[in-house]
Amino acid sequence: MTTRREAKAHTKDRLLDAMLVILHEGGPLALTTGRIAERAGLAQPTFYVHFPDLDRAMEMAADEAGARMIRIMSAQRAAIESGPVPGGRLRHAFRAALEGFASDRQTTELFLRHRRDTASPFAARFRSVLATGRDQLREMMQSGGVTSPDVAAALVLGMVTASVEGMLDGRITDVELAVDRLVVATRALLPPARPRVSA
Amino acid sequence: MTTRREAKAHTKDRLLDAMLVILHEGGPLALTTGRIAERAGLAQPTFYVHFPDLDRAMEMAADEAGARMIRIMSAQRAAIESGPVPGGRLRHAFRAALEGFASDRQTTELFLRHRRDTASPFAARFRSVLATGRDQLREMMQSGGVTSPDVAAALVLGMVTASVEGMLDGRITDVELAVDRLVVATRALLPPARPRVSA
DNA sequence: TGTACATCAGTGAACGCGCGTTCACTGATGTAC
DNA sequence: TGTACATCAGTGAACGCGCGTTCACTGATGTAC
Repeated sequence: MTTRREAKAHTKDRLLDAMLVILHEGGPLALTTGRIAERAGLAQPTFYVHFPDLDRAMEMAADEAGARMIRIMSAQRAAIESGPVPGGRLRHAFRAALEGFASDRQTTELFLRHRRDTASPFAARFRSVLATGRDQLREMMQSGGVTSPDVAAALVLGMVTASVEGMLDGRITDVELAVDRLVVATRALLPPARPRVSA
Repeated sequence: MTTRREAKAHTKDRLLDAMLVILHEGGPLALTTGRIAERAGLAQPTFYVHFPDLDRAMEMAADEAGARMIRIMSAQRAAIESGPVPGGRLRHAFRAALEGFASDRQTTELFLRHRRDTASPFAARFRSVLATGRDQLREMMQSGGVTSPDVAAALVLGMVTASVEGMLDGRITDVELAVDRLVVATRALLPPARPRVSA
């Protein structure tokens, strides 16, 4: 029973959590060691028991946020690739994507807000997550015979992002409707399906 | 010849400009009165000759940035609504939109970066500009007989935004191709065109 | 046009506050025997 | 199991720096006559 080590790790997690909450609630200017420690129920100098300095702590928090985004997107991939596809592959994929992002609103919001930041460790992580997603989408498009996979991937990603923003902001409430429109617009970018001839 | 008054106004403009440049280059944490004044070639206390405090100055800079965005979008509207339409109305509109955003990269980038900020005067302005654009788009869709104008407007806006991001990042270089794909995807969201019967 | 005075954009110096960081200390937890 | 010692997560107090803000001052520009 290494209680002490476990307790320390747990305290560090609380601090990292507090950083993400404060960043979410008050933006980067609100991220001070005092506020972070207070939010975690600790005295301010305790911050330095767990991190060498604020910059390094921000990097670790960014790593955590990036990991959460990757977790969301992995779950989406798993949902997309698993089993049969009621209502069509594309529809299923978009539904999984939207539900995935909606399942962790705080991380998704942080991602949407900071993906284009400059000189923030968060931007770096989010940008790379985004680039990975875009690359995967582009490859799918390319192997599906799309004429201009780069542009098509950008547009589809843009529509998904916009749908998620709409959901978070309460402008889009009917997810099925959004999925439906996503499918319609995306199909238009795909090459015409080969007719299903028998034998 | 009110030289003195003009000179003062010009100095204030230089300070506001410097704020937008620093925000663009270094993010919100880099916005200090010292850096702003230095960038404008002035001593630091001169900042307070032109603004009562930093918060108020940020609001004024946000107003300026918002005004620039509105200028960009007005130019787009003017381009869209003027005269005949070679290659189709929709195509013309998207081309005008992309070229408009590309014409002021700094303001566009600031807009893309800060539109979802919290507790920043910039976010407030950008959000309202964005909402106006979205509303106009939604109304156009609605009067065009689109089934779900809210969702459709969100998706089209998302595609345009993604295209602009792609252009700024150098991932999308062929504007005509992007316009073409935008038209294709958008048409899919519009109701089927009435056939052009003669007489 | 010239002169005496008023205005005011811009400045150097100084102040105080908040924040990051350090340090010596405490008391609870863990370890050796 | 009990005892003596070592470790270490967490803390209060203090320090220094950067930054926002203030103030008295200057010298150039504008104004009245």
